[in-house]
Amino acid sequence: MRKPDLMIKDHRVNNNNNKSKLRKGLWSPEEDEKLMRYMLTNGQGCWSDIARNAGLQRCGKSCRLRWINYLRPDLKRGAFSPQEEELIIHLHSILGNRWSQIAARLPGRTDNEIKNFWNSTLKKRFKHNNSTPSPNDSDGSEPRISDHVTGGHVMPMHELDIMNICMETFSSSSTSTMQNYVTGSSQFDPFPMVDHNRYDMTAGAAAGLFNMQPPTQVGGAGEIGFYGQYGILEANNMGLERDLSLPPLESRSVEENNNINARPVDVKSNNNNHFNNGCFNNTDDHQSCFKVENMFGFGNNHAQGESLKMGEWDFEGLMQDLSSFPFLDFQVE
DNA sequence: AAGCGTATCAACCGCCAAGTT
DNA sequence: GAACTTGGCGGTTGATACGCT
Repeated sequence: MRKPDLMIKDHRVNNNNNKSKLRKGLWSPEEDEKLMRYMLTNGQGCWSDIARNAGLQRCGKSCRLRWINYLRPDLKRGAFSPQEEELIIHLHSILGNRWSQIAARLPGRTDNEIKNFWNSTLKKRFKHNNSTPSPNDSDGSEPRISDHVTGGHVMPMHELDIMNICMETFSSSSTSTMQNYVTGSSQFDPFPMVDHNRYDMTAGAAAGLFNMQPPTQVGGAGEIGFYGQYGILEANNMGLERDLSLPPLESRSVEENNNINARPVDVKSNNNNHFNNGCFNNTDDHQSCFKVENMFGFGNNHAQGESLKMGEWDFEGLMQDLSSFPFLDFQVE
């Protein structure tokens, strides 16, 4: 991993009076603690303020990244389940390298995590194996022996410390304060992405926030919410309920896709062109996206090789397609 | 045990869009 | 409307763990 380092070159910071050196590289447990404490006490706000007020010599961006990818309490850790794998493959066939959109549909997973998983594991698997990879295939995503393992839940080295901070913070407040945190009835909600109905108001809730016990994934009596950074898609025990704050899956225009091979890659404006920016990096690979799709038998209703017109995808069909994943506890009407 | 190659993943970089001054 | 700030995203890097010889 990267060594902790000092940086001076953040021009934005250098423009103002704050010329203190900013740290770079790996986060130390102490820094994690500071950020975690600050976030738990003050909630999310302007990231550069957070960095400053939390006493961190980091840029706001770095704090944001650390929080989102590592410290956020609703993160699920450990290997991707076969169901998650399937969903990633499926969503990638639809969305391309729009990792944040894919992550928004995978509870507790970050875009970075999914991106890494795709680039390291799935992409390689497709490359070297033309057959359908079995969901049960064991690969490098298995937890490392050196990781802390708590009841089957893999915890990185100082996640336990972070959890202690959370517990400590909550226990230093009154129970009702904690209840306010968890229910979101206080002035701020430090965990806007957390399904507050999912955790009880005991000290165990903090453990729950850290996923000490992985949430039931399949057929969990509607226990698990389906949430992402854009919102919560929640199915509660009483019935299905959809929060439409989750962004719709985007499709591309016919023109956009038809022109993929015809125009030079514009590095600066290719964000909407996932076939250029990395599904695989050439036109053959562009097709292989669909081959993968076909290989898995997903989306046969829309991915028919070259005859596909992506702009014609209808959202309902797409959602029906997604709802074929049994572990997603929402249904499309 | 040592050396080497590969896999993993945290974190950085650069770009962009939206908001603010 | 230009300049600046901030947040967000995808691509990439590089340190470390791991596995094989």
